[in-house]
Amino acid sequence: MHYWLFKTEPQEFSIQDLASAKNKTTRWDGIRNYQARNFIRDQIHLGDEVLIYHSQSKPNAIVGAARVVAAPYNDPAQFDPESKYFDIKSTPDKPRWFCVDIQLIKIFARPLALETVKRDERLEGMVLLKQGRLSIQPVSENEYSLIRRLTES
DNA sequence: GCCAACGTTGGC
DNA sequence: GCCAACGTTGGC
Repeated sequence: MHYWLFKTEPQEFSIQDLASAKNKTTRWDGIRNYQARNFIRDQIHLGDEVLIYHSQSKPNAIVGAARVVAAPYNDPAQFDPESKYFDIKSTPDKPRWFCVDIQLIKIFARPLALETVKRDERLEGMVLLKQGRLSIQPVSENEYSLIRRLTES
């Protein structure tokens, strides 16, 4: 079992949107960064758990948890000329981009603000604080279990 | 809205 | 293969 953090701008897609989606499940597509792509393609597995993070938000915060419910597969948007995620250099034979499906586990009673993460020395190793722009990132088991405890009501 | 950080593109 | 120019992300 591995743990992850996925970023989203709530203006685009929020955890509330995930909560109201069919089966509380959504395709996490549109990832167009190679480092994030490699995590999806090579390391994310069915059943892994994911922290959902709201960026460009007030406050920026870890707002909930989800579970990977579909193993990595080709992101269909890369083949769709109508999509803003269309990639003309990607072919079904040699797909560039991958996605997974995730299902909401819960919206946290007490979201964990970025500011709070920064102040907690137990979380100082988080990738979130080191690679600000990475939208799919690994979370250690210790970090994950601590965050789950801190966000309980 | 600004800007630092960093990823991508393309000329050479 | 290098690197300058440019584009994007995301905190503030």
